[in-house]
Amino acid sequence: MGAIAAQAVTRSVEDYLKAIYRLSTAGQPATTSAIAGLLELSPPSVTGMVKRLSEQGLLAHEPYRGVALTAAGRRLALRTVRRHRLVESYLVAYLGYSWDTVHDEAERLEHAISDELAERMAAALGNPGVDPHGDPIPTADGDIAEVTGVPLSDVPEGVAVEVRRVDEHDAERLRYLASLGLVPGALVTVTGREPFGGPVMLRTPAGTHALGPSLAGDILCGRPAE
Amino acid sequence: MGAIAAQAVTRSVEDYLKAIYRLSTAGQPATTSAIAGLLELSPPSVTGMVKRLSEQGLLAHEPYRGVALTAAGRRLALRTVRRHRLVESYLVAYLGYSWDTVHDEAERLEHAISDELAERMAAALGNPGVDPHGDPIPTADGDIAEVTGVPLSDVPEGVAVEVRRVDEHDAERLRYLASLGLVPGALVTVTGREPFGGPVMLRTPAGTHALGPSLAGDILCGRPAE
DNA sequence: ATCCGGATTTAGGGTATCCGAATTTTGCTG
DNA sequence: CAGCAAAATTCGGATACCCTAAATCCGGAT
Ligand SMILES: [Mn+2]
Ligand SMILES: [Mn+2]
Ligand SMILES: [Mn+2]
Ligand SMILES: [Mn+2]
Repeated sequence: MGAIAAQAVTRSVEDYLKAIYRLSTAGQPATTSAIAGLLELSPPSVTGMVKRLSEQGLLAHEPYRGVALTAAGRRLALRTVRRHRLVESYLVAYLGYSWDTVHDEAERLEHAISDELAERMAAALGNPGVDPHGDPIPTADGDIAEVTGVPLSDVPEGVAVEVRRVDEHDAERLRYLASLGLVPGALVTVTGREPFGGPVMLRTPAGTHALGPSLAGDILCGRPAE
Repeated sequence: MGAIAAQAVTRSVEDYLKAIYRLSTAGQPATTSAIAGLLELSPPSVTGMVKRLSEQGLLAHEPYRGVALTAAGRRLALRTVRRHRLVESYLVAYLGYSWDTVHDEAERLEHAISDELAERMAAALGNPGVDPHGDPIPTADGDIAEVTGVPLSDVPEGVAVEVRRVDEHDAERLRYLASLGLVPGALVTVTGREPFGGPVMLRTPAGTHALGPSLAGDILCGRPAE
């Protein structure tokens, strides 16, 4: 109550809310500089927008400390996340996109599609639970599944695990990972590790490979389904 | 040459160019107030934008007279028109939209899709020549077919003609026309006319109907294909 | 307790887009 | 050709975002 006008939620606003959601979900504090880093904006721009969004009741801002989404902010963030992941899924399923090229397209379309279109795409896809990168798709009601698992960098040797989610947006890295067979659903076994920041040795359906530790940290694995 | 920065063509700019293209194509002068009317903006806003677009070389502006697209402006306008009509066609063909509901969605998506996505949609559709309303879809090179034909309001009595294009965006009117069977490709015969602004009497596959003269003017007809 | 460096915010500006009110121009019209 | 009304433009102002430079704050280290 109180809040009269839902007014225009602009593209900028949606991207800010999504970035803050992402940071919070990753367990990181949503600081001014973290948000600025994600959105590639200057810190003063973020301070200004944060102030506006707080006044609109979408954020709780503790000056000099950081921000958190309010319930209303979280709802809007999840709406945008849902659209983003549905668009990615649709483009891969029906329009010949691959997982390394969908992100930029979705980054724009997430702000342009109507609820109607989002739900039609979801229906065409059979209401998928995850997107091409293994990220869970929030429901239209704003529920979202937890992502659980262990980073490939921490998976014990000799255990066959399944790739659950690849937390990476860079197209080149995604193509590289796909070339190693490291895509959601694939089975992987860590066969060894080199010390001092060395690579993870692993076996996938695509063969045996050595993977740098930072990329390995972006790959979340879990027990193979059934 | 000369023009260095193509810079960001914003949504507003694309909509202005499209409106001016529409007026010019319809043979109407692209005056300040006509543009303002189409875009639902105030005349001073249009004057300001027209000035900016002229400086960018997209329009030729004769103060107090009107504007015309330059070659560059026309190219951008046709690009947006292509996207609009491809989006409409795609949504109808693949996502269960009907011709009365696609316009608003396309009005936003036309600004958000990449060239890549536009061409993938075109390919999925088999590179269609017209959209669901019978409007010709410009090619990626910026060629566009002429629309020829006679308004249903001027079709002589007793001649079977084919509906070519329905120049109408209002959802209710489009649903009404569809209910009378007046959609692109349908065969129609004018069976009579009432004078003094009275209706056109006509026969379609959906039966016999009386149609108001203003709607009849929005329906372009031609000789049935072979 | 004080200092310092990094993070954050404030100050001051800039662009794009829109508006209403006031003014100017134009194309009649008598 | 003076007078007028409609159309177009100019003027002044607002909002949303974004930036750089200059304070200011904060938490840890002396
Ligand atoms: Mn985005
Ligand atoms: Mn994704
Ligand atoms: Mn538009
Ligand atoms: Mn159309």
